[in-house]
Amino acid sequence: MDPMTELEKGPTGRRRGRGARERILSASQRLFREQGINRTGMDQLCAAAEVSKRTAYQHFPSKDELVAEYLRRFDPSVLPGVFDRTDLTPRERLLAAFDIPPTTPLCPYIAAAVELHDPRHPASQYARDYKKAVAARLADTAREAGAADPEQLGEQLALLIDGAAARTRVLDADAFPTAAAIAAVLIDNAIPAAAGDDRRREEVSS
Amino acid sequence: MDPMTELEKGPTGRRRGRGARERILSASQRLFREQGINRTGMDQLCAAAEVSKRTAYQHFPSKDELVAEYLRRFDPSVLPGVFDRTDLTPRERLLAAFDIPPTTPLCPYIAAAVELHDPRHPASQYARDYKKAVAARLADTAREAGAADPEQLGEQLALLIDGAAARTRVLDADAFPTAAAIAAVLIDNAIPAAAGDDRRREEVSS
DNA sequence: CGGTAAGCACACCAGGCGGTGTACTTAACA
DNA sequence: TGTTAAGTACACCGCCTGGTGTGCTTACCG
Repeated sequence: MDPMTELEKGPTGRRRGRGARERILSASQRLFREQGINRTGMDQLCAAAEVSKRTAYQHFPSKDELVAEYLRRFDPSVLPGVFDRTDLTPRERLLAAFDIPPTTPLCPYIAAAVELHDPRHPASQYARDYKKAVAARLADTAREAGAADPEQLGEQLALLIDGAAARTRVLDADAFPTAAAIAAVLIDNAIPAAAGDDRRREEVSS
Repeated sequence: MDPMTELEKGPTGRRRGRGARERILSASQRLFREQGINRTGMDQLCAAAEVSKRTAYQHFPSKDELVAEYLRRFDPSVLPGVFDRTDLTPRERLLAAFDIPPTTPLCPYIAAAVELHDPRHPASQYARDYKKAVAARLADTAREAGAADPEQLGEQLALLIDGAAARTRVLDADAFPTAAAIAAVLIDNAIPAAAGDDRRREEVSS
């Protein structure tokens, strides 16, 4: 469900205390998603993390930096459990990216980019990096699936995911099925030989 | 450029004063787009509108209601200058929806939905209405173009627009060309008997 | 054991926020 | 002209925000 809930110990690795940093970031993840970044005050966040405010500001120099770190932690696990599914063909893996449980509120990067509203915000850079990483992973998989122009297909599929996320948020109704339908069309159009059911099944042991 | 800058006089139509309401809404449009809703205070807004704060609160009971009105004003002119272009074929009109000048920051409805973060906010309803209206207009045009399933195509194209808007915002780079390329594929796939004067696709996407 | 760093409780700050009260001036129109 | 509503100027409010200062307790580990 939640990608990365508790990894990465402390800044240095010593860990003497009781792990306040983890609780802070964990609470950030929950509250920022539920309420948004701007609507979550540091007081509330510290209370939820069961951490004194002073401790929070000893771990993070400012809220902006905390937000940046909150976004940065997603990076290593780009769409976890989708690209690593070896039981699926590349084509199925591309489509699996659209099988998103309706509980997911909104891509936190889109939310952050809109809420922070400043492209130079430290967190905005991480948002761009993540978006590019997703597109790159999709492109890799597209290449694996034999797409004619994998980069283009990856970018297109990434756009579909973002569109579905945004539209789901505004309309308060799941838009991912629509996006998946478009994706299927694009994938079939981009893969020259095979269409419909993927017939080329190359066992790429990785 | 700006859809609807000055229409709709006053609440009742008497208009005795010097038109503070228009200035307030005009300033809202500019500031909310430039800075976002939450980051624009009423003090700043009133200063920009050259209106006393007291007057603002005599026209709008609260900031929330002002935001709602700010969004509501877009409604009558759904994507102006696109659907009314009689010089274009229906298919060209569908594609023209993706010819958006790069200055446009972000669909204000997506921004509002994210910033307000409450589906029950008075403005959120207008956002949903607008999104549905756009999809409906696209569906109409799709039907005109002879699409097999106009509603589906309309919804798909609307999703593409939202995806391009969101992605443009996050990546700080124009994503509409990519969306237009997808749109062309979808349109050609949806119109059964080879869409009239359509030629081979040659769009360049990043 | 004792040193050291992590964490805590709490009071406090300046500043911005949305919103109001009050007393005043101006413009429109009959 | 006088009435009336629209607009103004400005001080003010309580509240919440991000962020600190200070002094204390606790846990780890050599």
